[in-house]
Amino acid sequence: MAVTMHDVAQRAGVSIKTVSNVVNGYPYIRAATRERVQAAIEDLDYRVNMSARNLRTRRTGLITLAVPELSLPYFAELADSVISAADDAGWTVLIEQTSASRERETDVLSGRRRHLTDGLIFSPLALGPDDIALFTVDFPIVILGERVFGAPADHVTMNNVAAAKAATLHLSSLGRRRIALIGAHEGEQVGSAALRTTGYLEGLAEAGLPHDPALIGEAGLWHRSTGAEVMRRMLDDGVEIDAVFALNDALALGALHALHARGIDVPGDVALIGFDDVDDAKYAVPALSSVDPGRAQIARTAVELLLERIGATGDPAPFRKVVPDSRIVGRESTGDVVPGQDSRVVGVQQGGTELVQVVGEVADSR
Amino acid sequence: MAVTMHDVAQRAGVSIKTVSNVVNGYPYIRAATRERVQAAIEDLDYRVNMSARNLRTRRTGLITLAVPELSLPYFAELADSVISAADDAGWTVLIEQTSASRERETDVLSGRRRHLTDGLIFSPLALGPDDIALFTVDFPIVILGERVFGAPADHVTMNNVAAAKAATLHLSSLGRRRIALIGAHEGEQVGSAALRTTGYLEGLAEAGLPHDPALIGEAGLWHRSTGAEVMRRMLDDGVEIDAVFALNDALALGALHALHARGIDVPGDVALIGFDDVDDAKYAVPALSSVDPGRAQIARTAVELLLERIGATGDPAPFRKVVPDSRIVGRESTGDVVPGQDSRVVGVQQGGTELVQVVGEVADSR
DNA sequence: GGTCTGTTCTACAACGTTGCACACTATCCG
DNA sequence: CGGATAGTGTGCAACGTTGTAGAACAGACC
Repeated sequence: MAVTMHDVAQRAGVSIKTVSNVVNGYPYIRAATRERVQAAIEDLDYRVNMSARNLRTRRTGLITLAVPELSLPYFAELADSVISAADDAGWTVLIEQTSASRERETDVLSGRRRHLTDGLIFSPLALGPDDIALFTVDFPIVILGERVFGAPADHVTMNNVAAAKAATLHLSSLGRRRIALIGAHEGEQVGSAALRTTGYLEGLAEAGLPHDPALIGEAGLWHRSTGAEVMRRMLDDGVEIDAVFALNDALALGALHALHARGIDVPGDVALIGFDDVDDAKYAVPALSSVDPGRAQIARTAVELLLERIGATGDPAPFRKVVPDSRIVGRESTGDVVPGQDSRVVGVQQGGTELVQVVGEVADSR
Repeated sequence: MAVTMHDVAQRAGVSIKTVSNVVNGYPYIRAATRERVQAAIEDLDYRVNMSARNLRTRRTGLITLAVPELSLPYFAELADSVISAADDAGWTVLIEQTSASRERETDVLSGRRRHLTDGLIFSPLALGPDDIALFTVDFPIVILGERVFGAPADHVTMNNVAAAKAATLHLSSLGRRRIALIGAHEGEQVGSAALRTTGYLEGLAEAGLPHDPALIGEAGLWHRSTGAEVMRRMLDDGVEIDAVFALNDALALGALHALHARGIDVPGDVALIGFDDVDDAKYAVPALSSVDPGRAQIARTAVELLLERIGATGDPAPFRKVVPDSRIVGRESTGDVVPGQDSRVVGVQQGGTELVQVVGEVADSR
């Protein structure tokens, strides 16, 4: 039914292998032959059968991106960047949504579907440091986020502590003394929440502000709805605040909504800053200040590291941990911009690359 | 290197074909045999080689979703829904971003990558009615949106005219007389912009309001930035308005931003309604009224139609055009909710299914 | 007893491609 | 002039799976 190399070969009067060589850019082919083959391909509208090629080469040209949910703007924008970066390199991305469920995250590492792709960019939200054994698999992984450290994989993460500290110090530099935090995960030792909370506490300490537990708002899920809810509860409880540091932009936008509903002026009464610098932040009313963790760079680096490892032969290179530069982006919600101005970078935290010693046995990646 | 069916067969003491039969749920296998095979699979941690299966069965279990950009919330939420619906049916989705470029959209239909997937859900933004010939391909397609009608493919679309008319009438029912429109595409005969503009004009007519060209704001790209820009320009030009109908939520949120910047109260001075009902709308300040075109149903239906056609054998069924019900969701920006209330449905437009006669030659889908 | 039906399992031959090895010619070098 | 080298093309045998056909056996039916 479909046109195969065999048909092309016949029409061009060459062997099937020569067609293969033309298609794959093998250099030792006479120009005349190449043209004849290419003409036959055109004429017959031939396309390579990817399944056959994949079987033969043991490569699919696909990578998996596993994220909790695409409807969360941060992950949608991340996916956009990852797909674009992969596309530039001629690769295709297959997206898996885990809903932050432990079972689905485990499936991503061991499930049947993984066999269709050559590598995985994985942003876990349910798995934690006790699960690093699961990451010992026979295909390359790049881990995103801050839940799993020390796994046998490359890792692209963020300058969480430093950036959160800088954000907190920035609020204090604006004269705010009662800085609330929204999005804490009590008792957790790992993850973005723990790290950013650490940065917040370090910021308070450096600013000479007391640590008041009433200012810390728990929020398991970092959605807009929970941000609004936590903010409302804090206001209902009569907690006195003049600034809010939300651990992501969704929480911040939810909190903004709740503050507005109570008639509290931002930034007049309460200054507000988020984290992630999603596109929404720019167009909130008032425009939301945020921490830009270097998302574009994260996506690009993750794809680069993964493809590098997929293409690697021989002895495995040491695993790397890469941290992009992050920036504090001041907008209206912290009163950092004058009318008409879009945004102002009020701080930069330097990133870097680090080689990681992985403990225990490590699977070679091929 | 990797474990194959051959290894499993050897260990279980059966033929390789029996292993295949077990894996594929073939019923005529003795329980004892099945268990022996399953044990061997467990022991060896065997996974089916998808590439080989794909080659043999001429199916990949993959479908492509082609959208302009994932960073646009509407498409991110659509992708989320499509991936979930496909996942429920055991299928995997591969996302292609076209950036609304003609070249990339053409590639989606004819390019090399399509050969890896069994079908396509395609939301074109650059291709138009003159391009329906391109849709004659040898794999099933479900078209989304309103740019391409009459192509040989199933189509899931929206109740654009009726919903836009209802939104306009709703604004007029609130006593607004100077209703601006943001997002028009002058001169275009097809596409969401044209249809929604038609609905707007019908709404004005039915409400007995005059059609003032000054109230129509052009906006090629439906991004927040353009929404803000168009709104600013209209205000700068001194156009008198008391309501805005933005052709999507991104434009509406941009416009909201611009209105706020000028100190114009929403909904006090200007009532505002968008289109798409993305998650952001709910958490805008003030919460944005919008038209819910039935996105979840669109995604589910698209996947259903596509899988149905992929699985179809024999004579091709007629193509269908499906329109989900749409709803006008009133929130703060039109003053439709009382404080504390989330949203209120102020109108419903009935959808339906229609069989389509395709003109010209039609490729059979296998 | 012969035939038929149902159950359980297997052998063989693809699916369409590419890695490997090699054949053949022309050119170059000493 | 012999032998190495570069350039150009081909044949064969996989890659790991499943569709097709059929073997072997048991029980049911006439």
